[in-house]
Amino acid sequence: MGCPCEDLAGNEVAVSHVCIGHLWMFKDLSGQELEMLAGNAVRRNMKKGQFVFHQGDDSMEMFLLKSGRVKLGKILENGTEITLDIRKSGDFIGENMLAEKLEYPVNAICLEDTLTCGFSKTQFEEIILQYPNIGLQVIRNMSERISQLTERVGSMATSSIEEKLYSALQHVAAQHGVSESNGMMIQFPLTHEELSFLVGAHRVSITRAMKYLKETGKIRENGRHLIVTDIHT
Amino acid sequence: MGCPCEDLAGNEVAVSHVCIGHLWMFKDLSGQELEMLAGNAVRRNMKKGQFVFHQGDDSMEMFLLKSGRVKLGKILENGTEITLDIRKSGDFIGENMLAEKLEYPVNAICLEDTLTCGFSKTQFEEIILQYPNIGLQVIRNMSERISQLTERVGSMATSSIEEKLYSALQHVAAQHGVSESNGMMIQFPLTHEELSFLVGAHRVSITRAMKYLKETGKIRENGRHLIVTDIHT
DNA sequence: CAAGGAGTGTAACAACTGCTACAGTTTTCA
DNA sequence: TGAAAACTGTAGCAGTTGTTACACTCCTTG
Repeated sequence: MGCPCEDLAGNEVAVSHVCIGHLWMFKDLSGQELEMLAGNAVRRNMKKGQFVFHQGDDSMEMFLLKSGRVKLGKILENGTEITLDIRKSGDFIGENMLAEKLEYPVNAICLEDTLTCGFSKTQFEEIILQYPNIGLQVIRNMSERISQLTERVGSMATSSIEEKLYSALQHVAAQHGVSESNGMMIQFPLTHEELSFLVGAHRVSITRAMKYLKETGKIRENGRHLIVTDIHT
Repeated sequence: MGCPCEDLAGNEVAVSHVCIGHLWMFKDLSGQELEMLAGNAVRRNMKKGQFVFHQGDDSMEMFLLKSGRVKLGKILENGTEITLDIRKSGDFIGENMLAEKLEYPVNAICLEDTLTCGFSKTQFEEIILQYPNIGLQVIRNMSERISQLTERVGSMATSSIEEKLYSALQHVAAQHGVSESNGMMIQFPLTHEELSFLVGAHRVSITRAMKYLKETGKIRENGRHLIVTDIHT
């Protein structure tokens, strides 16, 4: 009711409970601006395991995530895979389309059923030229992401695996966690193998590091969920 | 003549040969838009070794570099320092001001005499609201930077120091190099210690890795300058 | 319920990197 | 020019991580 998504999504697509108006990124926009965004989006409903796009595909479209989680991963030259980020509703993916690059530099795979809104480059540029406030929001969002990535590069340069792992967990918890007594809980299970992709270390080394982090009290386990302590975000 | 910088810089500041109209980032802007940018900037002339801002300072201002090179570095919790990026004329620094963050997350130190144009947050936001095309350019620029950082995170996750170093050198060469026979030449000398900050490895390990890269022909030396071969940028 | 698969924990060894020390070279600056 | 400082190259040892192998638990599925 009142949410443009419900009108536009149609019957064939399950209506998400999150609409553009609710996404944090657009919380400062006016009704007119929201309609502009919603009217232009091409909605797609994707199942868990589906690719939003593949590394190397022509980047014709960028996507706003309305619900779900999408993993951005990269296949390196030597064949190993690394997880670069996990994005959630309200985030963009494929934003590199706006630069000169012609190809997506990463894989985007859905970790859950996911609803996306797609924009073409020209569509998006026209929206921004007409509604500069949207551009400003996008700039703020990208600025935030640059800070995070910068932080990540710093953490990757630290020597020990324990610190790298802890930084990565803090990052995930800050983005996807919910407050718990004495820390943030990560809602979805993360296997040691997934973490090894995130940190760029061997699976066994993750097990070692996890043991250390548990012993020193930096993380706790609650059933299958991790709780990261001392989060200041 | 005709360059707004010459009129505006005044006598007390040495006039740069590069003006906003020449910076690649703004090459698509109209004369009116350029004037808007130039008229708002607060110019500063900085000497080699001076800090544009310190890590932890309140971020009140973002800077457009008109000339010179600025190194962005970070002091990590364990006290070690890492070089995150080297930026040149046409790039922004301090752009995290646009997000909610209150402090600069990094140090910015001039590697050469540098001319900066400073903007306050409100100044910049007003410019973008009034001239959406500038916002679009900024988005493209930031998008490019996100791609680079993403690439960098990937390279940091690779196992061997040789690969990390080679990636870092390719990155520097792509940004700051000039075409040479069979590669890109990096114009300024990079000591092994500086490279160790860039890669997050020990100085001696850099020496080892450099020896390997030279032997396998991935880099060459021309006097004090490095030539990185096989650059596709 | 049983069987298979996925995930976790542990150990031993190999490989790599960090660290320290020192010698040789180049650059800087008085 | 000459001395000091900065930089590069090499070596050996210690510590960390990668690698492989295997046992164990937990979950899924027929």
